[in-house]
Amino acid sequence: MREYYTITELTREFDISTRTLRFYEDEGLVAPVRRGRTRLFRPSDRHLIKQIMRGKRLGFSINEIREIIQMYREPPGEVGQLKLMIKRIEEKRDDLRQKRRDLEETLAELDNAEEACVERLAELGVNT
Amino acid sequence: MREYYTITELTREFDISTRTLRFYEDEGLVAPVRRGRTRLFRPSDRHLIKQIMRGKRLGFSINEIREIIQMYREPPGEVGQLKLMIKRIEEKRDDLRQKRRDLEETLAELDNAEEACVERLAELGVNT
DNA sequence: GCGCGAATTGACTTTTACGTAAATGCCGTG
DNA sequence: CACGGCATTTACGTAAAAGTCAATTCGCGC
Repeated sequence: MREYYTITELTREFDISTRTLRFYEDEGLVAPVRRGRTRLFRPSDRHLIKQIMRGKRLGFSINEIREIIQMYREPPGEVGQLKLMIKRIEEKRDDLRQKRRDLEETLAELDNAEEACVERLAELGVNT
Repeated sequence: MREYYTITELTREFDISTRTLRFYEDEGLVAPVRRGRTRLFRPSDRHLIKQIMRGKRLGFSINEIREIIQMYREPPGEVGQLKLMIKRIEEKRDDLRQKRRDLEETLAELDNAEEACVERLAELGVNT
């Protein structure tokens, strides 16, 4: 496990711009350490970026991603906070389960659409 | 099956604004018929709106949704077009499969996070 | 010590997906 | 027929999430 990654290494790995990574830092999603003014990203920062990209692909906003990331952190020490966090986690899970249903339905419709295309090709005498 | 829906009926059903529905019409996603200047939405328009909302929940942009909707339509008559469409459908399906992986991973991480919270509560002597 | 490419910062711009306001049309009701 | 209430059109506004550009400024390689 590498100790540090430079900003450009990560922009290449995740195919995003330096501007984007700095934006995420401004937004408090990552907090790389500094050597002088230069950002040094630790493996934990890299893992956070992975999670951010996943959230983005799932269509979550920066704020939603921030919330999700906070859920991955150490659970709080106070009972009320803990219960609140569990509630939030379950809400987010319901959200994801809805997305999963949407996803399965969309996949099924695409399957139908493709089959219709394949049949149409067969009618036209094209061997798939 | 109702013949027509008014714009406000649909805004209530899908919890969106009239502005949004008009915007979708401008974008060519739906094409309600008119009585005078008033829009009349048919069941097929309503179904389209369902698909649009699904696409939105999955984080697709208007353009992506437009593409997906076109895939649900009658397959084209020309062989080249058909093959192209099949290619597009498979790309979109790969996209959705990536989303599904992202989704499962995120759900798993949320499960972990919740368990950590529950354990923490147990440590604090709270009976869940 | 110096040059130069890589990194940083700040300001401005762009795109997407609508929101909002103003002016006006249409239509059933009393 | 005046009125209330929903619909429409036009036009401008806006928040989120970066992109782009210009002006520095490191820092390492010699």
